[in-house]
Parts: sequence; C-alpha cells; structure tokens
Amino acid sequence: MSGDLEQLLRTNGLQVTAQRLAILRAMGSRPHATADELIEDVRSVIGTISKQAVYDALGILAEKGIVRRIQPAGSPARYETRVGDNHHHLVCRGCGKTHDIDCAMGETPCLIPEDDHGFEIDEAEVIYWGYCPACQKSVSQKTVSQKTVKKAD
Amino acid sequence: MSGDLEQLLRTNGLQVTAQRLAILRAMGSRPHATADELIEDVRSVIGTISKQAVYDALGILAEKGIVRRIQPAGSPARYETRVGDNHHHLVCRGCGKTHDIDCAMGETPCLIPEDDHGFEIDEAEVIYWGYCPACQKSVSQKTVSQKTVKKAD
DNA sequence: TCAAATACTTGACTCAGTCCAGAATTCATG
DNA sequence: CATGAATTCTGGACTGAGTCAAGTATTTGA
Repeated sequence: MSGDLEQLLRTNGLQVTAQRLAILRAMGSRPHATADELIEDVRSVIGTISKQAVYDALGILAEKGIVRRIQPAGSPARYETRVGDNHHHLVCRGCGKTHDIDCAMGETPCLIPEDDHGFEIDEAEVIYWGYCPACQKSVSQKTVSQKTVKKAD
Repeated sequence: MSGDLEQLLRTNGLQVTAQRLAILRAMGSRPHATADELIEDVRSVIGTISKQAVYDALGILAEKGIVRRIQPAGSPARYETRVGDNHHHLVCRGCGKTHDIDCAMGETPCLIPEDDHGFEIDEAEVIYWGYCPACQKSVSQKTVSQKTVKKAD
C-alpha cells in the first residue's frame, strides 16, 4: 500500500524513511496542507516527528518535483501531491479554502507574456481570488477580516 | 507637487497626514517596494516613522484601492501604486527582481475558470516565475539558494 | 477653537520558517 | 550480516515579517 511511495522516493534518488513516507501519506488525504497540519497528521500516525524533518522533507520533495509548494498571500505555504500538470488555484479571501482549477492551456508555462525582460520563464502561476459561498454571506453582513488565514483547504 | 496626492487621499475619505504623503511619495520612486524599504525611504525624508504607521497606511491604502499589495512566494509583501489595470508580474526565483507584465486580456478578472466552485471571483493573479538574465548565469554554475529573497524590485 | 474621530508611537508578542550541532538511520560494500 | 560514510532527524535557539494593544498626538468638521 505504500510500496509505491517507497518506490517514488527511491527512483528519485532519495532515502526512504518512516518520516517521509508518513508525510507523503498524510498529504494524500489533505489536498492543500500546510506544514503545521502535516506535522499534526504525521504525529498522530507515527507518534513524533520534528518540525525540521517535515520542512526538510517537503523541501527535497518539492525540489524533486514530487510535491508542489504554493504560497497564496496571507497564508503559510501549502503543499500538494498533484504535480506535473501545472493546474491553478482558487482561493477564498475570507477563509483560505483552496480548490484546484484545471489549466485551460495544459502546458507549463500556460501563458506567455509579450515582453519577458530576458527572463527564462518556467512557470505561470495563476491564483483566482474571491469569496467562497460561505464567506459571501458573512461578508455581506460584516466585513471579514483579511488577516492571516490558517487551516482550511 | 504633492497636492494631487493630498487630493487622492481626501477623495478617498482618508485623512491627510505627513506619513501617508511620504509613503505615497516613496512608492512613486520604487515600483515594488516592501514595507521595510518604505520605512527606510520615508525615514530618510521625514526623519522618523513607526513600523506600525507604515503597515496601517499601506493597509487602508490597499483597502481603498490606492495601492496594490502583492506577495510572491518567498518574498515579503510588496506594494505598488499602479492599480486599476490588473497587470501581472514577472519575478525572478533567484533574486526576487520583479517586473510588471501587461495583461493581454485587460479586464479583471482576466481569466475565468471553467468551474468556479460557487466562488465569487474578483481577481486572477498571475505570476510568471523564472530567472532574470543575471541569475541565469549564477544558476548554471552553482544552484542559487531558493531562500527568502529580500530587497530587489 | 474644541471635541470627536482618526492616526501615530512604542514595545511586546506571534507565527512561519531557518540555523545549528549532535544523535540516529539508511544503505552500499565487504 | 557488519560497518561506516552519507544522509536524515531531533531539539532548541533564533530571525523576519507582521500584528496587538494601550496611550498619545494630529486632523478635521461643527
């Protein structure tokens, strides 16, 4: 059941550790988890893991392209296992709820600017901002705080 | 010379203060300044200003649509006075250098997802990621640290 | 000119993330 | 299976960006 995850690590030249497997598994059931959420999840499964181990693991996993890191404004970094298709995100300004949005173009980068200023562009990140159904209501009554959003996927 | 800035504040129902004018003026000469850069700039002009005053001012200015806040991953928030045209940004993964990119579509939101999950979308933020000419060189020799990027506009 | 509303100052505090040094694991080799 | 070099993990201190809160100062409308 986790043999494929193990394989995934190996084929990417990474050592297989209980921590990494646990993190990967936890990500499977949380589409857009923050590092903190993953720490909690992993601890509830393997008992204990250091904050650093999680950041380290997410770091190399992202580097190898096994996970993707997104950082919507006002939210801590979020990680997802859906990679390779450069899909985009729809995030709620109120509660931070995040949804995947398929990219109409398909390729990476899916949009090309006219003037690239000499840059070597490798990604066009698109974030759709708005209010989710639930937050639309609260906004109409009382402006929702735009402060740092936690939890919520 | 700053009568227009004063006017800008007034017509938006904001009080006119030396701090706000100084911040606005400082932004004029720094396309994508961070709060810290603005604090420095303003201090060099009016002598002293508190961190809080800057955050407060940027906060209401952004709320009134007088400035726009962008927060590329790995960088502190940046502010710009170019508003109302929903242009996009090209940022360097290496040094954080940021350029404006005109939006091909023109309107806000300039892209519409197929499935909006019931959200009320008001903006499609696009960030083009890549390496600027200078960083392309350093990358080819030695991988540039992806760490938090400071300064640089 | 004066009071209410708004803004600013100072300083403590939080949160997300990084740094560091030492301990523990992993895994290629013998 | 040993073993040891490379890699990873732990725990705790630390940093940077931003927020909170309470008191003081400034702005502005009456």
